[in-house]
Order: sequence, then structure tokens, then C-alpha cells
Amino acid sequence: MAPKKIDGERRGRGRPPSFDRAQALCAAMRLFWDRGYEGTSFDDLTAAMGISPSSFYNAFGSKEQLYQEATDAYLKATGAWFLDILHGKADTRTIFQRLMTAAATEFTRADLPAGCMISVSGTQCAPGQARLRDLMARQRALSEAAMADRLRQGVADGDLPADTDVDGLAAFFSSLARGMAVQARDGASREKLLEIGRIGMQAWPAGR
Amino acid sequence: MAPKKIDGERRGRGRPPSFDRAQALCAAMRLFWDRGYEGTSFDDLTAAMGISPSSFYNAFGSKEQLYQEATDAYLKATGAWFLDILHGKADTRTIFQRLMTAAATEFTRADLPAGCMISVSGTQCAPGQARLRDLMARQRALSEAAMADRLRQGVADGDLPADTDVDGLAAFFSSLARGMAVQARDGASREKLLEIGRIGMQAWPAGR
DNA sequence: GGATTTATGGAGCGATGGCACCAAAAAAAA
DNA sequence: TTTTTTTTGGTGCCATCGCTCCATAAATCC
Repeated sequence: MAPKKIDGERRGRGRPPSFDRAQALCAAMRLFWDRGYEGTSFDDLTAAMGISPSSFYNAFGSKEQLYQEATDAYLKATGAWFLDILHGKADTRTIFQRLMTAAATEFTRADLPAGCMISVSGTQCAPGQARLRDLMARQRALSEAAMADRLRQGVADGDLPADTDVDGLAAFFSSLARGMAVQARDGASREKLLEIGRIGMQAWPAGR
Repeated sequence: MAPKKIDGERRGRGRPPSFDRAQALCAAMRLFWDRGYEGTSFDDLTAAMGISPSSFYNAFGSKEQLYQEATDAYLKATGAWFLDILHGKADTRTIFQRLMTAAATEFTRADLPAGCMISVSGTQCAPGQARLRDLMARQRALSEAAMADRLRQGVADGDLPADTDVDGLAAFFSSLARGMAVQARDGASREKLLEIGRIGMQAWPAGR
């Protein structure tokens, strides 16, 4: 196949890649998102990415390294709405209201796999995949910690009572979102998820 | 190895099994629960069950059939607390309060794998495992429907306002429990899960 | 005891999974 | 043009996976 000119970037020495790395990474991400790490085979990946095993190995190192890159890509692209909303300008309750609504909407997009790649990945796996399991658990912990931070700010801003259990509340919303992700993967409708989020907001502490 | 007398039951004709079927099934259930279907290999299973491939095949048919049996065993034994509480005698709010508390407790037992086998299994898998994915999704749907039924009864009993969205509320508690299961698999403490459940109960509809 | 029935141990097998290697191709640099 | 650097296609490889087969062992039935 004739190598295509990808773009006008300053190129290094050797033969140029015949594929768009970012695009291939995106294809891999969708596969991993939908099928999980163990459910996605090397052949599945090379087929979806449109590259040969050698190109795969050359460009991404290994299946495991690719998975890590795919996770990063997910967080920076598809999962960006989370931090965007969390760090947006609004009172704390509104922020979490938006998070629930966005989760319902994003988890049921027609153009992407259902649910959330972070929420449901690596919860069960072979002992040999411990590194990946820990990677996903760490990402879940980071999301939850970001929620807790925003809630702490809410307490400081007077949006929440001073005695609010911010860690507990973060764990609650975090759990609810993960449960919504499972629902989405089971085919739940956007309306159903919106309702779950709406009910979840009823647990918001009294005091404002 | 000399075959052991398992019990005094009326025995059929041929050679008696050298292992306790229920016990082997339990061992398999724990493995599946902890590692998932794809994360558990045939060798892992035969080793944990203490039987040879031929005995395995003879007694359980295939890995997939064993998984189905293991799921049944989970529901009938380990997951029995769910229906026990749901069908217990108490007002509706108390029932759901108990469910949340029991989920927190059961998901963090020292003598069993963390979390819930139903909640987190088969959310991501290879296309070839579609049957198992659907099986787990169906079980999740059944649990949720059982919750909805109990809530409907609550409305009939006057425990809940007549305009309560029982399906939505069931979906909410269902999602929360699944999120708690993910938390448990990530190593969350019993106290943390209890707190999540406590906060979740704050979403209980007003009116009693 | 012999026939029949069921379970066992152990070896092996076809398919798949995840790479690994290598000669050739296509670019920049000299 | 030659050299150097990087990517590619294709093939091969070794381990694992999930069985499968078969000769043998241990029970009941006649």
C-alpha cells in the first residue's frame, strides 16, 4: 500500500507511518471500552486499527501499553466533560446536578460505546492483570477525590453545611455514577439514567 | 486416589464421584466471582476444584455451563440475603434501609470475594460471550424488578406517595448497590459502604 | 462372579492469543 | 547516489485455553 501523507508537520527521517496514530488509538479505545481488556484480542485490535502486527508492536509496544494509552485518551477526550463540569463556575449543588445529567447523557450516546470505560473496567480479572486492575481502580479513586475536593470547596463557600461528610458524599455520587454506567451497559435509556440522577440529587444535604 | 464415601444417600449404579460436587461448585463460584468468566481459566478451575479435566467435563459439561451453575449457586446461597430482606416483614423504608446496610456488610465479608458477582459481571466482554453477558444483565434486571415490586407494594400499603416513580426508585437503589459493589472490589471499607447507603436513603421520597 | 454403569487420570489436540523477526520499502541526510 | 533511519507486510512461534478421548477403576444389578 502506498504510504499516505498524513499532514504537513515537520517530519523526521525514516519512512512515514501509513496510518493516523491518533485515529488508530481511538479505534482501540472504543474496542477496549466495549469489550474490556481481556475481551479484546490482538487480532481484533489490529483489524479495527487497520494495521499489521509489526506496525502495532512498533507504534504501541504491547497490548498492555496500548490499553494504558487508550485509557489516557479516554480521559482526555471522551471523559473530559467530567472535569469540565466539575471545575465550572456554579454553586456546588448545580455542579453535581450537571454531573448527574451529563453522566446520563454521555453514557447513552449513540456514537460511542455505552457507559463509562473507567467505571466498569478491571473490576474482575485474572491475577496476571493486577496492574491494569490497579490502574483502573486508581482512576476511579482520582475521580472520586476530585468530587470530594469540589465538595470541600462547597463547604468553604457556604454551599454546604460545615459538618458535611464530603468524602461520604463524594463516594455516594461516585457509586451512583458507576451504577449508572452498569445500567447503561445493560441498555438502559437516557431517560432512565436521567431519572436515577434526579433521584440521587434528592440525597443532597439540607441547608441550601 | 481412593474414592471417598461422600454420604449415606441412596446411590445409583456406577462408580461414585471422588469429590463433593457442591463443594467444587462453590470453589468455582468464588473464582468466577473474583476473576470473572474470561479471567478464570480452565486450569484455574480444575486446580481450585481439585478435579481432573475429565471429571470436570463429566460433572459440569463445559466452562460456560459451570458458570451458569455458579451463578445459580451464588443467587441461592450467597445472595439469598437480598430476597430474604426484600420479602421480610417491615415497612418499605425499613426494608430498603436494611438492604443498603446488608449490601455494605455482605460486599465486605472477609470470608468471600469482595462485592457482588451479579453487579459487576459481564459488563464488558468479547462478542462470543454475548450469552453470558445477557445472562448477567437479565439477573440484574430481575433484582431491580423485585425491588420495584416491593416498592409498588409500599405504595399500596401507603408507605409511599401514590405518585411515586417506583421504577425510577428501584433503578436508583439498584444503581447505588452496583456502584457499592464496584467500590467494594476496589477495596472500600465496610464503613465507607455503610455511609454510602446511609446517604442514599436520604433520597427516600417524603411523605412518611 | 460377570455384566453394566459411572467416574477417574492422564495424555493430547486444534484453535487462538500475543507477540517476534526479518527482509523490503520509503523517507531524510550526506 | 549512497547511507541512514524508520515503518511495513508477512510469516512463524511458543504458550495457553478449553476441551476430548481412552483405557482403567469402582460401584451396583443380575
